[in-house]
Amino acid sequence: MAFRHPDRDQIRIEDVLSALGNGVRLAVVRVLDVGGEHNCTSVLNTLGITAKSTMTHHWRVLRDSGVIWQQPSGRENLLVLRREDLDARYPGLLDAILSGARADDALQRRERAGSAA
Amino acid sequence: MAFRHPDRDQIRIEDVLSALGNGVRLAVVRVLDVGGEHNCTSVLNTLGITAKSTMTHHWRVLRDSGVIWQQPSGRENLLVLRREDLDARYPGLLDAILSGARADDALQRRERAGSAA
DNA sequence: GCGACTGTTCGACAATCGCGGTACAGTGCA
DNA sequence: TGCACTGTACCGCGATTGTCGAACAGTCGC
Repeated sequence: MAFRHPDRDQIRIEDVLSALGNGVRLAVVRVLDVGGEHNCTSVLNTLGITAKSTMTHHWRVLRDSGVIWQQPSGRENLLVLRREDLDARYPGLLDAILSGARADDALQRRERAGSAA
Repeated sequence: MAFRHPDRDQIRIEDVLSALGNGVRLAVVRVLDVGGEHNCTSVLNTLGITAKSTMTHHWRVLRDSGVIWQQPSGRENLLVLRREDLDARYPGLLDAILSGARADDALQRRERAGSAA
């Protein structure tokens, strides 16, 4: 299919932030960050939910904002985090976001455990 | 008036990112980051545009997401960036975003200068 | 108290978002 | 060649967003 991706220089932090300011898409990036090969359904299954057409929408947002590469390969679409480009344009941003997301998770788990006790 | 602000522990990175994933609000944060006292109209004037009611909406988003404090003082509303809280919860995030925004600006200026030449 | 000033609230509006269903297109395999 | 599989395209839906104008509320200074 060959998708249009923004060049590294065309990435705008505003777009990156609004792309990642969504739980589903942030979760996608966290999945992609751990590495390994991912196609759309594998991520979809990892996240547990959502229809294919919904994810197609999220892929587009992540792609257009320059957060991921989406490369057709056979009948699949390989998904890759554009870490190099993002790190080059915004040093430390991705790491801060990802570890922030992990911190939120940990805090929320502690809260749930606390309120359950 | 006394606004409801989230505690430091109630801040969610998802909310912060979507709050900052908007040009106007990102610009507000950049203005607040340089320091000094700011009330609503001073920021409004610095940004040049937009109606008061529009900004009231943006204040709410920034406030609810935990990015700014908004404290009534006399007939004004003092606006302060919650840098300490954000740095504590998400080390490096704010700096990465702010320098990223500056980098975008610089790059865009270079592009405009290049296309004009 | 009156007027100027600051900022909120409310209502409206178009645009976009997030989500899903259905249909379709491309690929691989038997 | 036919079928299973992967993912997109298109359409529709309700909810949210960004914007604004008008009206209101609190505060300061005269």
